[in-house]
Amino acid sequence: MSSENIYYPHVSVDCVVFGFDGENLKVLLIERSISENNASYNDKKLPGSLILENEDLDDAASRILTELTGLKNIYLSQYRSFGNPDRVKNPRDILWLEKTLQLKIGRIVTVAYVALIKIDRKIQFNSPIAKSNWSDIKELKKINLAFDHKDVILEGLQYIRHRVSFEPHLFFELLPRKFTMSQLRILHDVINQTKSDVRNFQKKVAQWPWVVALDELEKDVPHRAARLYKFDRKKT
Amino acid sequence: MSSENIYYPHVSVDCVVFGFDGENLKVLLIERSISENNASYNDKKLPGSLILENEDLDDAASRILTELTGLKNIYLSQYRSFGNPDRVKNPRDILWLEKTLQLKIGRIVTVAYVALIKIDRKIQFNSPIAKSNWSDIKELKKINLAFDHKDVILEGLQYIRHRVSFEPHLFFELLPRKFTMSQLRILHDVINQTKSDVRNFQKKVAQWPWVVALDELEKDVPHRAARLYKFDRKKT
DNA sequence: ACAAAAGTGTTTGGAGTACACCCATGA
DNA sequence: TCATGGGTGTACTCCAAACACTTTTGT
Repeated sequence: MSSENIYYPHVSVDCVVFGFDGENLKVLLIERSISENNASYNDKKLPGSLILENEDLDDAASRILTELTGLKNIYLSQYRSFGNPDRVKNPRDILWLEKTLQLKIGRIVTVAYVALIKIDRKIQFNSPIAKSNWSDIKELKKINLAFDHKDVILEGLQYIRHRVSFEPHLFFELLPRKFTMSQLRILHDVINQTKSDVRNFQKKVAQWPWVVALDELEKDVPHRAARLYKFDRKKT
Repeated sequence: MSSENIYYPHVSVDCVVFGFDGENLKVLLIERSISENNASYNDKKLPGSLILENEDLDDAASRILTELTGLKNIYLSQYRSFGNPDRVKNPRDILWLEKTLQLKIGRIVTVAYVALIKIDRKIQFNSPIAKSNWSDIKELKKINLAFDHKDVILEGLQYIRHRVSFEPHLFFELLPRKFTMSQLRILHDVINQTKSDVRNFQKKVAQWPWVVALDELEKDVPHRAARLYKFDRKKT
């Protein structure tokens, strides 16, 4: 196992981690600082890493998320690789890579994953690895992103939108363990960029056997409390 | 441009090329011979290649297909990367790689593409690069395939099945320029593993604006000649 | 009492499915 | 004239979409 922790410096994995705060879709991004000519820049990047010499791609994606957030068992799906030879051409990115990795870097092909996280899980935002935080996807155009990470995020967003349309149980990867029908509906509408009719939505969900009503209501809301539901994975 | 033709020996592209002969789905495979201990083995592999130092992934896929078949403008879609560290572990595969490439090879991550070809295009089956031919996908289990190429093909098949379900105009990448309704129906059924009702199928297709009836009939058939149709890409 | 969100049914149109017979052509 | 596939219509079911009022609860 001597090669276990040596990087394979040609292929990386990047993770587009989505979360849902009850109103909007969020992406987990890492703060990056670069000092250059006595000045210092701040921007953001996706959680990612070179793969290890002896590591499968899916394993690299899990490792990255565990190291960063402290969490395990995160939903992950590979959706695309990015290998434009110019994606690692910005001098600022090259400088940052070589400082961080202590390696001379040429080209890097990256394999992109989408991850879905229940936003109420206790994420360690200041991991030994990096400082991370949630950004609203509606703010994306205002954020400075490293490499081609803006494209990577936009494609990841398209991918997950497409994915939920035929695997609607993926919504539950983004919701708390117990949720109300309107949380589910708002999430559905945020992802599909629609505005569903409340009654029609209830009817649709009633046909999903994996959504189970609980004998329990919301608490501490300044209006009529909504019934809570849970997700039953066995019925998918 | 001095690095134009140098391989980047860490990442490859493989193409799963599908064709339709009127009855079955076919995959284009390359004949491979390996001599080992004075014996010689024959098996098959996917068209593929290491990417060049300065080449984008999509460009590598196009290059591979053009070099092999002599054709340009082939429908291509990236669907997945395979990076299991053990995918290049079979000694026969390693031997073949090192002989063919004259390079010491370690790990290779491959990016897989699906390609769709009109089977009546004039393919050069004996290119300078390799000898290729069509194999029926129903025969797959009987074929010896290099590396993890059997998995790559099976996933490509799943991918394209999924893809046509929401982009049915992809069928036309597999049909001749003029085709009959039953050719289209049989292709549809072969891909979806269904058996459509003729009348219902006609009704469905009638709703696709991109299928245009021609004032022309089939020729040289031993029964009533069917009407021909064409595909109008502008109406997709 | 009022503000805020929860909860609940009916109607209509379009799409998919099941199903059977006559037609045109070449051998 | 026969064998082979081509071409066509109707009835039923199911799903999606449009649409408005009453209920519960906290302030």
